[in-house]
Amino acid sequence: MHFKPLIETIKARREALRVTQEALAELSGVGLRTLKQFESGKGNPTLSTIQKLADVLGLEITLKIKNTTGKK
Amino acid sequence: MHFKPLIETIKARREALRVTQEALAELSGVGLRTLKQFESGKGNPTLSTIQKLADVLGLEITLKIKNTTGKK
DNA sequence: TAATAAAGAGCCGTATAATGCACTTTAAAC
DNA sequence: GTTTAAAGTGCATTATACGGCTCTTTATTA
Repeated sequence: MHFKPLIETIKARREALRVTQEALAELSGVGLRTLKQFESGKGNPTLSTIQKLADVLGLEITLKIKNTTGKK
Repeated sequence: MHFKPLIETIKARREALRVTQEALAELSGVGLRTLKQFESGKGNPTLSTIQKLADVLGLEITLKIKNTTGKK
């Protein structure tokens, strides 16, 4: 299972803020190795990992009702 | 770390659809034990677990920019 | 009260996420 | 080309999520 949209949102946000993986890892308390894996699309992170990253990046995780009208 | 909003969204959505934990577990491919733990606020689910549940419930995981204006 | 259904919890083996460390690759600056 | 910073990867260890099984708790309904 892969999570491209999520990953790309995080990565794009980090880059927009001009933060390195190393800095984000430190700020968020997530291990650098874990962040690297996540951003390179490997693995299956836990919610707390995502949450920590999102927090520092000023993002929040939400669940919205999927629009099924005319979905593929 | 706890994830009340996420949990409650999932739970509320499941109940709105009148699906039991058992049925949702089957439909989503998530173990019943895992779902029970998640809904009762224990543990730290992986992204794939959340994704599977969200899929079946017609929800999608998104990251939105937090509104910091006048935040607590 | 008894029966039933749904949810919660303990035990526990297996799979894998999280992490550190060292090394490699990429890309930009000079 | 060389230097340097950032990103990606292999390996190994530890922590923990996943999931089945069983039992308990909590409604609900007859």
